[in-house]
Amino acid sequence: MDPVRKEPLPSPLSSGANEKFLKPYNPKETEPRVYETWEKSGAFNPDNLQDADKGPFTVIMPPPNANGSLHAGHAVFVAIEDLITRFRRMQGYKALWLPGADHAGFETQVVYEKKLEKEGRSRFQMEPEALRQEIMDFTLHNKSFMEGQLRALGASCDWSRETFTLDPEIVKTVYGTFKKLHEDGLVYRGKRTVNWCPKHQTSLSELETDTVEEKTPFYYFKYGPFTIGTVRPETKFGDKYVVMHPNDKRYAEYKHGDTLEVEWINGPIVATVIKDEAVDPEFGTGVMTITPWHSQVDFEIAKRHNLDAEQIIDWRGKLLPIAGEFAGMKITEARAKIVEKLENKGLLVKTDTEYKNMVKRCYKCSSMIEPQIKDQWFIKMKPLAAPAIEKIEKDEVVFYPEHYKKILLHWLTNIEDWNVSRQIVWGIPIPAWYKGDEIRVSEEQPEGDGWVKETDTFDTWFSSGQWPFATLGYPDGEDFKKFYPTQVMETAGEIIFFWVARMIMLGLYRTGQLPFSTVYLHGLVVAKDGQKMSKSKGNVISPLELSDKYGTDALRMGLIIGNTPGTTTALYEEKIKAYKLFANKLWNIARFVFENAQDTDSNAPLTNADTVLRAELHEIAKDVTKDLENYRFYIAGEKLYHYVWHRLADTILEDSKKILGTHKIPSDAAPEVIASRKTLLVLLLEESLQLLHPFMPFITEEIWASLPTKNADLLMTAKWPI
RNA sequence: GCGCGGUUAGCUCAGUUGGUAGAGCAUCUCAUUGACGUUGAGAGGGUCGUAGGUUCAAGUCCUACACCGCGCACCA
Repeated sequence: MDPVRKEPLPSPLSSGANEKFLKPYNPKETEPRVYETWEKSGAFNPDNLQDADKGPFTVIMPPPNANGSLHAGHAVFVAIEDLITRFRRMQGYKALWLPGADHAGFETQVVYEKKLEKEGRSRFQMEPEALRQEIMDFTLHNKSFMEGQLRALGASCDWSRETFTLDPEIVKTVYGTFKKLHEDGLVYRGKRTVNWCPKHQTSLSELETDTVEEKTPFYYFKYGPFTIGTVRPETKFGDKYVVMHPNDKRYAEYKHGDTLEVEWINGPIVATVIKDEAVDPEFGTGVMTITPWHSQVDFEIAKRHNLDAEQIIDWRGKLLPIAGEFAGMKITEARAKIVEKLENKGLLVKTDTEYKNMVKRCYKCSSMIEPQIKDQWFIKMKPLAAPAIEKIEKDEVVFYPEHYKKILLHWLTNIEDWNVSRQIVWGIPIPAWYKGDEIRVSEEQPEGDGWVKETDTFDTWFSSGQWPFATLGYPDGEDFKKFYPTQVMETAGEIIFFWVARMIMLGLYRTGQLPFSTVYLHGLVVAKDGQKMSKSKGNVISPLELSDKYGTDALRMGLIIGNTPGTTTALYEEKIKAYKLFANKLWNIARFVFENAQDTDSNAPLTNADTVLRAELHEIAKDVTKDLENYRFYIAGEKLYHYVWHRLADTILEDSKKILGTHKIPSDAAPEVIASRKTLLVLLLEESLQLLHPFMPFITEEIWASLPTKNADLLMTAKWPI
């Protein structure tokens, strides 16, 4: 009834160091204090782990984007990677968990543009250097904020090695890789069809576009003697090539290269017949006109036959003067008017309103992607993918869950060249210079006058893809020699192509070695109803709020248990609340043990019965160790939860009351039985704390500090029981 | 179209190599102020998506289908 206990119960603990156990566990008070103790101990840095005799164990943290608060996905990776790190550290490895922060080029620029928009400003009215500086300030501010949040989540990473993706050493490594790629002929600059976002004014990689099925009217127009089909009448102004399959008998009378005058949108034009196998005779009428500037397929056809390409739509998505009376109109607005005009001219044959096609949209703003021809820097991917495919096929890098191997191999096998140019200021500048037709790849301005510097920056994943070796100081750094290749890459399944694939390829290319031997991919964190968390749906759960409310240990336990690799996992308050009760349980187990066994003689021999109980936990410890080594965290956590609550507390502690006696029931056990039981209780608590530490680091460390006998000052660096 | 994952208790999910279904939360009953800002003992609740097959034995392996989610690729 009364939530506040007025007077503490009389207890042997009411004086002395363990008075804290009279009150419920208070994560808010405990966590910052414990974290500070850890950090001051220096044990986050593997160089200080003197007793570690098992060699290095390296985990490189996926650097969070320094453009906002940590979200649920970050909390998952902290829970898992910190668990791995703490487990390996206790096992005696020189455990290194290397933290970082990502400038997150396009992502951050988008976030910042939204901020500018709210302030009534626009990046297009700003000097690039000023904009860059503003975003830098913004990012660095967020970076330190984010570091505080990682600490709050208990991350035992080595802050002395923290790296930012724009650190000079990283940029140097990135330039080194680009230069090598260039020298090896794997980089080219060329006019290609790019995915242009008219809102963000930059090109995007294939991975940065979403392809969605949409119902778009499919129009049939008279084009001279032909009927052509199109979903994009607004691109058709310059269409002067009419293309059909060479074997299509219906059009056998028209020869490749024939010209004919046709009446078109803004008057008559001269059309040229092109025969190309890219045309599917079964589709539509089997005849189409092409717009090479605004379609990849059309561009390929144009290239094969050496045809002209003309820009129809400008970089902002408006029609150019070639559109005549429609010039300056947005394409969405122009489309209906053009169809109307063609209809009035009697050129509209029919409209299929049920037609569905795949439309590419910007993954950030959902704007319609406008294919445009642009000079961009590309990396040839086939030669980089081949060695990666070989290593993956040989299982030299293994995946949890396994099926990602197949998914990744499929993607690598069908890989396309990678456009690494971005028309944004926030990123690592591409080190290139131009003078007329001359191109130089170099950080410094080449000798002589008239060189113009490239203004594009790299796709952020080009630098992130080099993260494992760049952060370790490739090629000469001590850390690189000691900690590379790393052991585990743990990250979100979502970014397997964006990041994991590129780390494997670039790591192999630059260092000749796989950057890691194990990839563990966690799934998306969703709301309880399975919906993706999003601001617009209002169902976003902040991990830091949950941590604040229920304690970080409860949050972490809730993120580990029931979370199998690769599958989406639901995060909701009740779940975390349940693990807060578990923390409470553990706290009270400690209180019971301290009240009753504080005066334990650690040399007291165990009775047979107690030896069996000790062996039982040891068996569980073996089992849990095996689970952790095999990345079955979810099941290891559950086993420990079950043991501690339902075995240790419900059975062993309850039985101990009869042996030790309570204020109600006097003990009738022999003194050696009592002594044995006291020793046992401390031993079981001690081992439980060790096993639980990687899952619930704060509360276990806090209880450990009060253990009457223990094998190390800090639980964090105590020996793993197996 | 091709591929991947999922479908198990009211909800969220486990279920390692095939051996008579599990956890947490929720519900119900009883007990308890105790180590417990509560907890304990217990109960109810599932024909493991559907239909076949392999096997002495299938939630688990095979085939097909359905539904949900995702990825990849498309042609105007």
